[in-house]
Amino acid sequence: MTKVKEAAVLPRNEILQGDCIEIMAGMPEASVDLIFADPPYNLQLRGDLHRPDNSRVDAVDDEWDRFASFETYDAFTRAWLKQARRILKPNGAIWVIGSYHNIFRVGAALQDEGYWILNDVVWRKSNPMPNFRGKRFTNAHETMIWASKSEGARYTFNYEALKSLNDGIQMRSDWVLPICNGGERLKDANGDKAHPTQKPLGLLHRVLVGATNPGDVVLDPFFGTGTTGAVAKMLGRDWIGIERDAGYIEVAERRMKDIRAYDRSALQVSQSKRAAPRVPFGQLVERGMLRPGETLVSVNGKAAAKVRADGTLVADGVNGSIHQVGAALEGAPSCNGWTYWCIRRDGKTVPIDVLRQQIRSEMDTAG
Amino acid sequence: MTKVKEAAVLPRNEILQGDCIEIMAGMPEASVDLIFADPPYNLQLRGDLHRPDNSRVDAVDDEWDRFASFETYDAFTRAWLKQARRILKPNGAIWVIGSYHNIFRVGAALQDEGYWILNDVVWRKSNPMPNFRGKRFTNAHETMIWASKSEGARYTFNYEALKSLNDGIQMRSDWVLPICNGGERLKDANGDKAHPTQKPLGLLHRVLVGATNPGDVVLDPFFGTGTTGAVAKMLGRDWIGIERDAGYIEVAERRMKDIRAYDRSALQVSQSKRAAPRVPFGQLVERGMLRPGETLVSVNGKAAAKVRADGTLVADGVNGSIHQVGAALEGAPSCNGWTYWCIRRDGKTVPIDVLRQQIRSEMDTAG
DNA sequence: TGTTAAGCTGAATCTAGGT
DNA sequence: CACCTAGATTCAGCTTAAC
Repeated sequence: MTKVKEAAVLPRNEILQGDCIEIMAGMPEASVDLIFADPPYNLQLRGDLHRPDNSRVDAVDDEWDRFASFETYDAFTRAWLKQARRILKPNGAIWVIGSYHNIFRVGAALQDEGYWILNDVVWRKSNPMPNFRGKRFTNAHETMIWASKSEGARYTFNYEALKSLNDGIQMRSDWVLPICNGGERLKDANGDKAHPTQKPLGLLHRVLVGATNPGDVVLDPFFGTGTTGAVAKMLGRDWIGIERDAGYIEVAERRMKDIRAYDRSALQVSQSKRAAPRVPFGQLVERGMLRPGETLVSVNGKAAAKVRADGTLVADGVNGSIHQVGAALEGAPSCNGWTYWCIRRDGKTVPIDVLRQQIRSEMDTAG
Repeated sequence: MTKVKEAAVLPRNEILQGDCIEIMAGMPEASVDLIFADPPYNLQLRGDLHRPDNSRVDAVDDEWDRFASFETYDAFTRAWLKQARRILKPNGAIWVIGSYHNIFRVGAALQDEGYWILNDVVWRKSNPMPNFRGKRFTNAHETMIWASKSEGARYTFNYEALKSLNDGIQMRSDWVLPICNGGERLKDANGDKAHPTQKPLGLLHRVLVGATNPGDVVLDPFFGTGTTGAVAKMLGRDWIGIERDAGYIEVAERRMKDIRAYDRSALQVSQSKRAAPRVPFGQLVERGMLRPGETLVSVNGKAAAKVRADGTLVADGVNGSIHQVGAALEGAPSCNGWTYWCIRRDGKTVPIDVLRQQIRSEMDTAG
């Protein structure tokens, strides 16, 4: 057991090397405004995974992500959450990010340790890695838990700032952001990624704008290559990083030196304007706008097809998407099924595109 | 403790009134294909909530949603999950839906009871209720956990059907669907909503199309007003509902009577190649579709191999199956020889897979 | 220099069936 | 159970090469 300094002065704007449980134990209690934590996920990966083109997936197989059992992982989780809670100010809060491998254990531990969950926030990745074997759903999101130190605490929530970030509409619990790649992704001397799980700046930007004020102290107990520190510094917050790995610290130190507060251009992240959202034909079936077994008629009245439960059509032995079946029946190279296929409604024949428009207008009002 | 009948016959297509833990305890083990559960969320709401216009929000404040503590809720959760797991077939699976109030406890319990989590799936609501006080994020999603009975189980996943539902792109772990309202929302005699947390049909449609096959047995231990049963019946699955509340059962019974199954042909979903009958490469030689001594060319044009009478290939001193030789020549860990090796036909280079297709279509027409 | 095509990669608990 | 082999399987975005 390492001897721990008692009630030392809180360090600021530096990276501390070592185990986060021990280092937090040496910090004064009730001194930190926000903790953002990206702990090991305990992925429990087995063998290799290859893409259909036979290239190998560069998996997270680092030593720091390996735990002997759920019990071991739980003990670790509860230990660092306990110290984190001790050093939080009474009105402080915590964010923890994870995947289904670990997030349920983290969430239960948060509740058991006395934190009060305010929201779970879903990071919906716009460009996740697909499921190569077709055995599960694309793992397209990660989950963040936002919790105050205790029930009734007066946590920071910059409602208006977040609303502005979201084009004037109240920010929701699901955030669409791309994964960290391109120029933002830190590389080592060999040109390989410096850290296997670097988080995007945009994610931290939204967290810190929403949950802290300038001058607040932000602590990241699993600092890695320092995304939390980078955004905190840009936004004029004080930051503290704790990290075990000397290699990551070296990259992070270099990174932090180059960060300037309020560097506008660095804050520009993925403000892509929304194109008309894609609506799969299958949604019309799922939502009951079309029944499986129902018949669609072609716009020229010459062809008919039957809807199946999986959102495909069947006609004259042809089965496939609305576009494929339309093209096949017309002997055409392609066909826009949305305008080709029609239903009877109010005595009129209307293209199924009107149903798609209905869904799109619902999505618009939802933000 | 209620006396429980042992290894009774599994009831089908009916609603059983009572406590789901006791009733499941009376069911034969390994008899159910899929469980969909929407357990109490343990919302812990304090006091009334009012909208900005001072109208009162009709919150979930029913007795069944109240638990004294996390310990009580955990005990309840583990008890019903244990029974649920017992009655699941070895290759069965479970879906549980919840919010941040309870889903972390449910997820940890699932893992502790021996279930194997396959995905967490986020239901992203297109029209959620806003956060009226502006103190948190709009609670715009709920989380579902999909888990098999145990690690390594061969669970059902209709990959191609779900891909069809999503316009030909692999289905992701985030699903955008509207909440249940309008004509779909069941009303009681007073015109009020019959159940506070009725789930949309579209959600269950996607779950059941993806995770069951026609004829499977689907159990919902918290049946409520029967959305799971309704979709199961429409999709030609058998269903079992368990519900404590007589009022909900009455609504559900009435609802189930009016449900009609879609016709058979509409229930056919796109099959994956995995389900197609296996055709040994040797059959192509036996049937004279390929001659011993004939040369095959690789799809990239870089390699060639000669067919032998026993259905193996030879190239550059390598001899073996179409897959083994392909993998060896490419230096790859594996190779699908059916799509890798090609023949010349009508002046074009086509993969030998088309020959396999010919055999398979003959098998189809032969019955 | 501009445009197009090909290549690479990302927190992944990623097979099925026979002997 | 272990072991072996057939053979099924990917989306978006950025980078680099080719034209």
